Amino acid sequence: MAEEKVEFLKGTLDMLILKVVALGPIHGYALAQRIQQISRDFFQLQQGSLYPALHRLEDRGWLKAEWKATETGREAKFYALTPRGRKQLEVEVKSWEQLTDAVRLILRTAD
Amino acid sequence: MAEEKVEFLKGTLDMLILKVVALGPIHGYALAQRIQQISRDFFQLQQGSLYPALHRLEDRGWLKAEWKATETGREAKFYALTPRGRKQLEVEVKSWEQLTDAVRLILRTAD
DNA sequence: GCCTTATCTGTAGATATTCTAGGTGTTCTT
DNA sequence: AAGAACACCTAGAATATCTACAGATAAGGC
Repeated sequence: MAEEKVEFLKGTLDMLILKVVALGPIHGYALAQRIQQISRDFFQLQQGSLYPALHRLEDRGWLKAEWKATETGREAKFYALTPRGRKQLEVEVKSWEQLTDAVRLILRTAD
Repeated sequence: MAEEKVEFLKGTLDMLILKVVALGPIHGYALAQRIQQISRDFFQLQQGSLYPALHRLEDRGWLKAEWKATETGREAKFYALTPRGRKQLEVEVKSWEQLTDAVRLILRTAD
């Protein structure tokens, strides 16, 4: 009956991925760990959310993928930001800020 | 082809409704206007989002509805917050703050 | 009196995102 | 030899939101 379905991401996933990839090319598995680490364990990204999101962003031309070897010598798919991806990141950050500003206005109404 | 689908609410709608209803019983139509007004026109709540949301919140026992007359003498369905709804509002505000804190951590990473 | 706008409620169907729950294979550690 | 960690993936369900309708009443302009 678990009504306890927590939805963490609230549509922020694309922006978060773009932001972290913007720090430098990274593969999916490491990306998920990085997001978890930076957010102090708040975001625990599921693979069923992660990989479809990466493919989505690639399809839209915001990320570019390339198979390369990791430091430990394994093959992994590294994602890098495209120029369009960088613009998209800006757009998403801006609209996220507008959203949080608007929410703040509502939450702060004393009456 | 319009890729320009804007999704404003990002899962905040329930919280916003609970918050505004907490200011005092209000009917749906006025609620939508109030949210738009307080948010300085950022949120322009569609009826197809509004009414299903109200029914959802009522089903979950967070709102209680009652038909009453408006100031202008028309019948409208006024929603009021239940005690459980008040608790839920607190929960949602808290988790919203956690979310925005976590997002902030990601967005602020210089490297 | 008529017409348009504003008020007030609602539903159906499409779309998009995220989660659960699986699956595959490789390398490292014990 | 076994299990954990690494690294990728998909299918299907659940949920939220939007578009696009539909209907009814009241108010205001002409």
